[in-house]
Formats: sequence, C-alpha cells, structure tokens
Amino acid sequence: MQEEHHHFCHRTSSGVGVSDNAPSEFSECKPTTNDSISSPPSSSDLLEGQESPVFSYISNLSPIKPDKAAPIAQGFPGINSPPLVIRSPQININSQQTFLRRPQFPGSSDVGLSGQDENFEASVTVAEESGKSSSHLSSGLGICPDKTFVSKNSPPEKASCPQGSADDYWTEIVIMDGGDSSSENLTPKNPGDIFQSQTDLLDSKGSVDNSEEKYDNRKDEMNMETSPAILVQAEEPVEPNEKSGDGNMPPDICTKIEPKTSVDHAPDNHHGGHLKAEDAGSGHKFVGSTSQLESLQIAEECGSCRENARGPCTQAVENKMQDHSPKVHGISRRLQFEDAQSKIMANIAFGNSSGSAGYPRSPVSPSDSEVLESTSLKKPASRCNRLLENMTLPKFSPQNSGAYSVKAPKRSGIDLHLNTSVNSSMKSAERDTFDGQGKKSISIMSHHLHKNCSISSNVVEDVSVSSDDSRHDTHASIAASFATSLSPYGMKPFYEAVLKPIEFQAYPSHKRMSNSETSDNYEDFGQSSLKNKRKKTLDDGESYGCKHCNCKKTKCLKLYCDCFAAGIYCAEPCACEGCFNRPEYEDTVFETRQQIESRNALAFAPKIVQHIPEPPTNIFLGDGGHFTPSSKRHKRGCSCKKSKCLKKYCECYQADVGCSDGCRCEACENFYGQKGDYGKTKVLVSKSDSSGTLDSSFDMGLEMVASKDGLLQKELYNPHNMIPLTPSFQCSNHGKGGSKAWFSSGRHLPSPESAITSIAPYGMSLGQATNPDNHNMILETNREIMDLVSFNQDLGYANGHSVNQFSPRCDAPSNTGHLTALPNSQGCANNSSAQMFPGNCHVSSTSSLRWRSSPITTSTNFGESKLHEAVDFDGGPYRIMDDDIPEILKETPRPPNAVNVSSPNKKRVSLPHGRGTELGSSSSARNCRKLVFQGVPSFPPFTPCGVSRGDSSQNAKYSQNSSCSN
DNA sequence: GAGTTTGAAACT
DNA sequence: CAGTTTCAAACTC
Repeated sequence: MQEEHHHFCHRTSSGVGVSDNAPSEFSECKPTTNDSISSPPSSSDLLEGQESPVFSYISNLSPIKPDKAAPIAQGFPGINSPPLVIRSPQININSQQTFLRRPQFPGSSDVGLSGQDENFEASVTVAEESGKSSSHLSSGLGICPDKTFVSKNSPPEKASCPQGSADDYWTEIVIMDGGDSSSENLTPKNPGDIFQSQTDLLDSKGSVDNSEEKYDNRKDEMNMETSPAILVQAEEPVEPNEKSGDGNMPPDICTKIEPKTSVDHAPDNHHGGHLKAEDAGSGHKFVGSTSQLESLQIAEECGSCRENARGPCTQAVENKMQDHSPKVHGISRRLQFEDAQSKIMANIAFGNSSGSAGYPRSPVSPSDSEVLESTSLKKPASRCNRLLENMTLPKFSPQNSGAYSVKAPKRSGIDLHLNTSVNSSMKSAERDTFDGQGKKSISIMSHHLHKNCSISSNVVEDVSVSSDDSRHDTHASIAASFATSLSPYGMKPFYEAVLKPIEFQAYPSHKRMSNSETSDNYEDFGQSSLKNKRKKTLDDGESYGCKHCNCKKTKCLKLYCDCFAAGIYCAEPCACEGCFNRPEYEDTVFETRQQIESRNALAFAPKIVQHIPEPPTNIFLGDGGHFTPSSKRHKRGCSCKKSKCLKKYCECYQADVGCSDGCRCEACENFYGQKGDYGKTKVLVSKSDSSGTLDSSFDMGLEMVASKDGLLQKELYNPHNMIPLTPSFQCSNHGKGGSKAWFSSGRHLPSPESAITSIAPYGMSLGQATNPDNHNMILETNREIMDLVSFNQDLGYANGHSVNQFSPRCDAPSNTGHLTALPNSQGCANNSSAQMFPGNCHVSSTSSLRWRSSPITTSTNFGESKLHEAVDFDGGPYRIMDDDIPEILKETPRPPNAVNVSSPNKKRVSLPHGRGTELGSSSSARNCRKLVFQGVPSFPPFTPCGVSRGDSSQNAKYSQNSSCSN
C-alpha cells in the first residue's frame, strides 16, 4: 500500500501510480496527471502555466523550451509538474557546469564543493565505468520506465545494489550540488549542454572510493548548498517514472532526466539509484527536496553506520528508503526544509544575505529566470502538480527553498526571493542564529507551528515533528512554520510539507534545536546526535507534530480525527488504529479530504477567524484595522450545552477565543468572551480607538484602556491574553516610516523576530510567556506574525530583492512602501508566478495546511493574505486567519462577491470582496491582486494571487487558474 | 487506565 | 433542515 501510495499522484499522476493506489486515489490527481500528460490542452493548469506570461517569460529566458514539451509529458508524477522536467535539465546542466566551476564560488561553497567535486567525480566515474551513464544520458527514455518501474515495484533492487545505491544517491546529490553551485552560469539549458556537462563531469574525474567519506563530505555539502541540484535530480527521476507510468512521457523529457539519473546512479544501481532518487522524488512532488532529504537521511544513517561495513549502511538506507515510502515523503519534506535551511546556512556562510556571495546576479538574471522556471514550471504543471504543489506547500517551498538555497548563493534575485520567502523566516532565524538570535527565530517558527496546531485547527504543528536530526527539526520547524503559515488548509501542501515530516516525528517545538545545535547539525549532519535528539523529543512527549489522535474507527480520515482535521498526518505519538492518515495513503487522505470538502468547503478551513473590528478599512494599512488575536472568533461557533464553554469541549474555548453571536452555546461563560459580549467587545474596541485588540470583555480583571496603549496593557495583564501584535513591524516602521500600507499597522505585523521574545515583552512578562496558555498564545501570535512576515517576505520575494528588505525583521521596511497592488488581471496572469512558488502558485492549497502558502514559498504566503475576510456571524467581516483560511477559499475561484459556504452552523462564510483589495494578498481568489515592488523588475508571475493560490491544493482543483485568471 | 461526558461530525 | 447516531477528545474517577 505504502509504496503504491507513494507512487500515486506524486510520481505518477498518470494512471500507473493512480491505478496502483486504487483504494483512494485522488481523482484529481489522475485526471490531472492524465490531462497534463495525455492531453496537455485539457490540463488547463499545465497549459495555463505554460501559457502564462510567467512561464513564457521564463521559457524565453532560458533555452529550456524543449523541456516545456516535456513538462507536459512529465508532469511530476505526483506533482505532475512538467516544469520539473524542465527544471531538472536546466538545473542539472547548470549544476553540472557549475559543478565544474565550483571553485569559482566562494569558499563556503568551496568546502562543500571540493568535497562534492571529489565525490561527484567518483560517482561520475562509477557511472562511466558502468557505462550506463553515457547511455543513460543519451537515452534517458529507456531508463525512465525502469526507474519508474523500479521505484514502484522494486524497492528491493536497491537492496540488490546496496553499495552502489548509497553512493549513487550521493552522487546524484553531488551532481545536483554542482548544478547549484554553478548557479552563476545557469544558461546552459539545452539538452546538449546538459549532456556535455554530464560528460564533462564524467570525464572530469572518477574515482569512487569511500562512500562514507563521500557521505560526510556530501553531507557537509548538502548542508551548505546543494539542495537545488538535488531537487532537480530527484524531480527528474520522478518525472520519468510518472511519465513512464503514463506512458506519455516524451522521450525528450526522459532523456533529459535520465542523463542526470544515469549519471547519478551508478551503473550497478541504476535501478537502485533511481529508486532512491525516485523514491525520494516520487514520494514528493518536489522531488528535489525529497532527494535531498533522503540523501540527508541516508547520510545520517550512513554516518551512523559508517562504522559498519558499507553494505549494511547502504542496506539500511535502502531499506529505509524502501520500507518507508511514507517516510520518504516525510524525509523529502525534511530535505526540503533542510534545503531551505541549508540555503540559509549557505547564505549565512557566504555571508551574503542575498545568498550569492560570489554571484552577483541581477535578480532577473537568466539564472534567476531559470530558477523561476524550475519553480514556475512546476507550477504550471498539471492540476495534479498544482494540487500536489498545493498540497505540498512544503514541497515546493522546500524545493524552492532548496533550489533557491542552492542557487541562492548564485542568484540573488529569485533565489533570494525564494529564500526570502522561505528563508524570510529562515533568514530571520539565520540572522538570529548567527546573531545568536537564530534560535529564537527558529524556535519561534516551530512554536508557530505548534501554536497553530494547538489553537486553531490548523495544522502546522506537526512540521516540527519530523526530523531525525535537529537540523531536520529545525528545518522542519521552519518549514512547518512556513507551511503553517501558508497553508493550513491546502491539504497536500500541508501534508507533504508538514505532515510528512511529522511522521518522522517532530520535535517538540520547544526543543527545537538551538542555533548552535542547528549549526552543528548542519555541519555534523549525519552524526549520531540525531537519534539522541529524536529520543529527547519523543521522551519529552511533546511531539507537536501530531495531534496525538486516538482514533479507533475512523481511520483518521474524518474530521473526528484532529490530525486529519488539522491536515496533519498522524505520527508516532498517535494511538490511532487502522490509520490511513499517513503519507503512505496520501491519495486516500487527499481524496477523503476532498470528499469532506465537497460537503463542506470550509471543513478544513481554519476554525478561528479574525473578526474585523469596525470599518475594515485597513486591516494592515490604516489605523483602523486592529485585529488582533483577541478578535478571533470561532468560525462556526460552538454548540455547547453543558460545558458552558468553559471546557475544552468547547471549540471556542479550546481555541482560546471568545464565543460570538454565531455560537449556539447555552449558558456561555467562555472565559475569553461570551456570546453576548462579543458585540460589546467590538464597541469597546472602537471606543478604545482601535488600539485595541480587545477581545471580548473578560474577567481577567484587565481593564481596557481607551488610549492606544491600552491594548498593550490589556495584553500584558490578561493572562490568556493574546499576545499583542508585535511591534516589530511597527518598530521597523517607526524607524523608517515605511509605507504604511503594509506595515503601518505594526501591530498586525509581528516580526518573526519579535516572535516569542519580542512578544513576550509586549504582551506579557516572560513568566507569562512561560505559562502554557500564554505560550500557546504566543505561539499563535507568532504564527500569525510569521504569516504576516511571510507575507511580507513574499512580497519581497516577488521583488526578487534581497530578503533583507522583507526580512521578518523588517530590516527593510522601506520596501513596504514600494509595494503596490496590482490588478487581479495581472496577478492572474501570473499563473506562472504561482508556479514560481510551487506552493503558492496555484491557487492551491495548503489546505489545512495552511492554506497559506507553502513553506516554500513562503512566498506563497504573500499571495495569500493571511487575513481573509469573511462574513461574521453578525454579518460583520471576519478575517480568517491565514492558518485558518481554507485553501479552498483562497484558491477557489469565487464569484467576486464571495464564496458562500454554509457552515454547519448554517452561517455563511464569505470572503470579503471589497476589502479584500485592501489586503493586497488577501484572498488571491478574490482579487488576485499582485503585490509588486515597484523597484523590482516585475516578474510576470509573482503575485499574491499566485501565492494565495498556491496555498490550497484543493483550490487548485477547483480552479486555480480561474481564480488566478481573474 | 478505564469509564464517563461532551459536543462535533456524520448520517439519515 | 432537523434529528439521530457516531465518534473521539476531554474529562473524571
């Protein structure tokens, strides 16, 4: 089953994978894939993506054109993103070329590079020896099927080639790295170039020796750089599989892909190698990341096993690969995240925020475009891809991040953006890290995630789960944070991004690695610490990754299951029985999810909605918008009869939100706000001058202060009180007086940095922060903040400028001013842009996952406004917290007015219309506005819309394009 | 840890 | 749409 599931949509949206998954496949996926593959035209998504200005733009930039055709054929199996195919070739080529060039790169890369090179060479050599490499390169097609076949059916093959497998795997990675490193000159996209590069590589060196050493070096390398390249490879292999499955793959594609694979895979393990790569890839829509992740894991394992003979190690790795197809996903996710982190790390190492220490590139440089292509390509991919992307926010995001990360050093522009998006949080972390703050930021991120989980239905928490390694954890957490922010509700993105990692187990957010740890991990990635850490986490029992469900009868495929409802895969901590909410059954999960959503579009939507106090004139912009956590309300309200809304039976109470008029509860005594008080609260708020984020009246003994400061005070004093919105942005604003548009309402935009630490001061004393409740609140706040940040980042991303501007820190608040909202049309045009951000673009999904944007894309986040307006119970506007926002809502093309979804309560939730505009990103679905930095050369694609879209995979289904289109 | 309570989700 | 059943979390002992 697992294997099949792995295959499913991801690898092969095409029939093969699907058929395999028969039980519960994503109907979407199949059609999508098929459409994309068999009938590209039919697959509007793919076509659109390609057609999209962005796509064309990108294509024009690079010679990859041939690939385009391929993309259709390719489509990532799972993801179905033809783009991937395109990407990989490009990337590979570049990577390869670059690989050769590495020396050029800054020392940071050098270290890894040197090692990589050697390894790479060795691997190459092996390939040559096997003689397959050349053949493979030349004739990828034949291989593709094999790979596919192998990946699905013959995991054992790996076992057959234990030795080679690991090496091969690494080899692949190395190559990839090379590609990444080479980022400067990415130009060579032509197949011929690729071949040449490969050939060169092969020729360049060759002595494969100690896999172990290689692993070490590679690990280091991986940590530092790589991810992009890896991503490419992974993707490639996967694609072939998918295609093969479909049988639609164009030879071209295969060829392109194969070269890599062939090169990567030693002859011996051709299959095995493929399997690995494929597994990773297949497991993920975002293959690359996956591959990295796997590689990382492998590396880890190998490291652990180093002492042991290679065979054992490789076998273990292989076994792992095979046995845990689900894990693979998880791993891949990790990898992705890791990639992002690695990027960050790399960037840090390089010292260039831009990530291009030595790579001065114009943001728009071809390389960038290439990068974009890779991303964009993916996005344009078929529905399945989109879905997957959406689903896998993390995937893309990670990939992106990864890709970018890898490239990051190279490219300032997109990479930066991507990095920014992804990294934005990351960067903050990085900065922190290096500054000593990193930990905080990271932890915050994780908290963020966790917070989401705990509070809202959203899922994020799990993200943290995964990793074996602290690194992973960190990455995961980060990714998760992104993911959470991004998509709470785009299932797949969410799942893949967040959930999968979870399987591996999350670390408690708390325990996430500190900076030192993180750094260490990067360096010592493979080393034993991982296990220990993991144990710790487990021991702590805080695996935030999952909800710890205990489902007995629902198989965790119903909303009864907290994990499922949150868009999280069940993890070890769960005591569920017959659980299908696992990566292995991704298809089933997705399908089920869809079914549920079909019944209730908002089923996975965030339950907690931000109520827009008053004239929603400016949520972000104007003074008016003072929405704060406190203003949150349960979307549907509760129906408590006996608990008086004072126990966790009450969803409102559980979410730390007050009851609203929408609640049907009886004898409400909700501590956070009672039914009848809600309106009062509003009034108070209004009176208070909006300073406030006053919640409903509380017994807290807090007193509202009419003055602006009152808000803070209240927050300070209120035990439960939601953490006030962070000032970080404000601060930044203060300093710069940046554009108020986005940041003016500093409160609303908490800086990532502000995170817990920052927040605590504002909102509460440290002691309070320590308080579980407060902690949660903080987390939540952080999450929100992160979302906001991400959003900002996204904007930055769009710019292609350095992350710095948008950095969570608000380092460059100035940028904000530059932001401008573009008409939807533009935004829509961006379908490709969405592509840019795999996660985002499509309108997809992050379903629960955070509809928001895929981590990858944090950028996605941008697109999606974190706040979504909806009609309140009272008829008042609500803002759906990003985390809470259902992907569907975001992505789903809706009537301009609103999507009216009847909630169980019978209340309708609609997306805000008019106001949506206010939030540039706000529902992409609605407005499809683009946020563009004036200064930035506009990439056609990047737009909030795309971002928002990307959030929900589901949305993608519904109509990513449509929404985007307008 | 087992059993009960509770309210959401699912079903009719 | 309302009522009932099912379910799993929350809670109690």
